[in-house]
Amino acid sequence: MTTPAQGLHSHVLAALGLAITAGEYPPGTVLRSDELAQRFDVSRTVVREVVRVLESMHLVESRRRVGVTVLPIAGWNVYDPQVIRWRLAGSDRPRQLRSLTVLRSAVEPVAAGLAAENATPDQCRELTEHALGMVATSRGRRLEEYLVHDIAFHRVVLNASGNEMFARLGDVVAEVLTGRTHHHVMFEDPDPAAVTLHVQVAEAVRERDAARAEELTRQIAVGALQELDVLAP
Amino acid sequence: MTTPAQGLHSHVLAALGLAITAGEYPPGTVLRSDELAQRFDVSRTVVREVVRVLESMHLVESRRRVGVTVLPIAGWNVYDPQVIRWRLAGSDRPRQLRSLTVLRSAVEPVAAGLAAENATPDQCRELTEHALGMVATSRGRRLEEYLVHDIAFHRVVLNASGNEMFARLGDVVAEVLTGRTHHHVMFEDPDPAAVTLHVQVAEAVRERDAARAEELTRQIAVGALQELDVLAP
DNA sequence: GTGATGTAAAAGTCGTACTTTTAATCCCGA
DNA sequence: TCGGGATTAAAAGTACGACTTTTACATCAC
Repeated sequence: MTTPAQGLHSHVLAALGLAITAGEYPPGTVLRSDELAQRFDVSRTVVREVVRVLESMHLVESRRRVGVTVLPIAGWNVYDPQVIRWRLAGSDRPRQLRSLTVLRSAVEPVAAGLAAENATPDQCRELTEHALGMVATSRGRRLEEYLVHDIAFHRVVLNASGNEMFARLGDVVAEVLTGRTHHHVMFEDPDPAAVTLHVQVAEAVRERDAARAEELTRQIAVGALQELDVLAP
Repeated sequence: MTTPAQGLHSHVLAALGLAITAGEYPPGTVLRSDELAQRFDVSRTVVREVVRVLESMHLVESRRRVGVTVLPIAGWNVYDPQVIRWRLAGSDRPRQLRSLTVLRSAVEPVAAGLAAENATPDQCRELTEHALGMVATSRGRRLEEYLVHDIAFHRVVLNASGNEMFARLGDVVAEVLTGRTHHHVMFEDPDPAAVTLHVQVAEAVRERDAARAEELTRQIAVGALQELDVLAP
């Protein structure tokens, strides 16, 4: 689940990225690169590469004669899967989970509608398979197996939409679903209504009924949001 | 509009990023870092930092004994504003513009609905101001002035939604609107219907009518997509 | 043909020396 | 006392060269 982290670079990047996104260094904090080099026991070269990456995510800004300044959250590249993973691992997981779920509730219904128009027969088949997989694993504390099908289902929908921006949200959805399963922001067994809805979405897509696919997916999203309201503080 | 590009790093990054996103190096192409250093007349240090950033965008992958391999488009961080700008500047602008507009059509209506619930009085005022600004500049080839209000309007809506994921799409929307204006994927004067709709959205938000704000914004989105269908090849 | 072994090519890492920018200080005159 | 221009030094930016590590590929033995 975590990054392979082979190589000094990955290690330092993960450490710093996590620390910053966790709010360990509040915006405005300045870090000096050779101080960082010393702290992580790596050369300045490695630190510089890490800083450059963090800079491209707008987590920090490096200025001469000043140092590496942590930037305000408002500018962060919150769509970067790496950043998402760090934030979900950190302290503000609840907030993060909510805002991502709201994003899902906007995107996925439209994606499902498009999927109904564009899905290949193969994708329809996969969809049905995973929906049935969800049914099969929806009872008896089999959340891990259920999760696999759930993720796959939504990924296929997003891919089948034919829109690359939607398709790229597959990873985000995967992170959200994994996050809420592993942190018990979910009922012990999946909501049966949600399971049924997934099966119906697969049906609607297969029958090329875009409006129905969209509406059903919207209901799934509403349900997910409500579940979050109930279970998240 | 373009990056400040001070420093060797930014220069090389822009050059390479543009070239790759433009498809100048098809996926699978391998580049050697010291070859790049020579080509751009910079040290390997600088090239390495650039490669690390491109790697974090999943545009390339660097492997020992192999080199820097260009990755398939499917994995690119297409939500990175930097990547978006490069792609909009490159050859597949039409495709890019379309997929981003579809994304907008999914997100903005929901954002507008939330804005109606969460907008501060200040944001309501700004919204009205920009809507009126759009009316005032909607006739007589004043597209540049219109564009400023249009961008500001949508940015306020996204910010007022109170969802950080939506808020961060402000830059994306700005790029899309700028792109379509500057590349004539738009009527010579803005569609009067669209202008009216913006005024009505401002109204709906002011009156806390979420459903109406959402529906009106959906109509704006539909209009934008149709305009794209008509004017893009 | 298959599997072990060797080799070299490329990135990864490090240390150091130097350059450039620029925040902060100092100094001087009004 | 205050303001502004010159000075200083701190930090990042850049370059280079040496060394390490991984690993694709070729070679060889069986």
